[in-house]
Amino acid sequence: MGRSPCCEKAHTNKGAWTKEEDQRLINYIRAHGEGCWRSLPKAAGLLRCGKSCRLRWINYLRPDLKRGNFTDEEDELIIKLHSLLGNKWSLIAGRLPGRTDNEIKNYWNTHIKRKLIGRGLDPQTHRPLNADAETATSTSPLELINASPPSLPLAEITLINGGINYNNDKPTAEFKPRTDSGSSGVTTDETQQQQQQQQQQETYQQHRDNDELNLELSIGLVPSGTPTSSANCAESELRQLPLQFFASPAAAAAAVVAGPVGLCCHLGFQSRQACGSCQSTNGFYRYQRPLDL
DNA sequence: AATTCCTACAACCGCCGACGA
DNA sequence: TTCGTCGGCGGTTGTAGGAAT
Repeated sequence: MGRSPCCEKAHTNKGAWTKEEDQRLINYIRAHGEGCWRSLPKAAGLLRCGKSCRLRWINYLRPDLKRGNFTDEEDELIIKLHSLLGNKWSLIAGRLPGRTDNEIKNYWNTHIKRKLIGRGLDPQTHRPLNADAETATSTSPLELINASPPSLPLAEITLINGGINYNNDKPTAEFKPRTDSGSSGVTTDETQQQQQQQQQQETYQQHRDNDELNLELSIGLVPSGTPTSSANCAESELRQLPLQFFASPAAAAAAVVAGPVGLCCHLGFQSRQACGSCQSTNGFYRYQRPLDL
C-alpha cells in the first residue's frame, strides 16, 4: 500500500503562480500566520498543494527575503560552508540571512561550480581538480564527521585537506587521514589499512614540509559569552571551552552551523604566515577572531 | 528576422525524520 | 510498537528570456 498523496492532485493548479494566487497566499499568512500547510490552500481559497504554498512562501513571497545578486562575501561564505557541510543547502542558508536554500542551491549550480572549476578546484570535494583520480570518490567533511566516534566532544574541529581533527584541550591534534578508498563498503584487511593510512599521513606531512598547496580550513565554536564582534579571541579562551557532547554526529554538525562559528580558510600556496584572524599552533591554524556571520 | 542554443531559476517530486494516535 | 500524517529537504525538471548563429 503506497503512501497517500499529500493533497488531492486532481483539483490543484500547477506551474507558475499568478499574481492573484500570490496575493491570496500573502493575505492569508498575514492574517493567520504560517500554520498548517495542508489545510492552508483550502482556507486561503487556493487550488494549490500545501507543499506548493509553502515553497512559494518560503522561496519567493517571504518579506524578509534579500533580493538581488550575491555579493563576493556571500560567494566565499557559501564556498566555505559547502566545503564543511556538502549539499546541506538548508544549513548553509541558515547562515545567510535573507537567502533561501533553493536560491543558494541554484546559485551554486549555475555560478559557484564554474567559479571553483575556474580556480582549479573540484566543486564537490574542494580539492584540486588535478588531484589523483582515486580521490574522485572522496569523502565530504560532513561524512567524516558522521564517520567519527559518537558523542564526540566538539570544542574545535580543524579540517585539513579533507581530513579532520578534533582539538579539545590538547595542543597536539591527532591527524585523521582521509579515506580515499571510495565507498564505505570497500574493505581491506587491517594491516593494509594501517599501511595506507600511514602512507597518507606521510604524504600529507611531506606536502606540509614542502610548503605546497594549502587548503586548510579551521572551524571552532565561539565560546559562550564571547562577543562575536570581538576583535580578538585569544586561544586561551578557546581552551576554556566546556566540552560539549552531542547525541549524534549530525547534531554536532548542526551545532556548528546553528551557533556562532569562527572560520578561517587558507587557499592557494602554503605560506608560513597565518592570516590576521588566526594563529598557527603546532602546524595547525586556529581562528582567533570569530567571523561575524 | 528566424531559429537554435544556453543560462538562470521557479517549481515539482520523492524521500525521510519527527510526531501523535 | 506500528502506522499515518506532516513538514522539510535535496535532486531534478520545465520554461522563460537572452545570446549566438
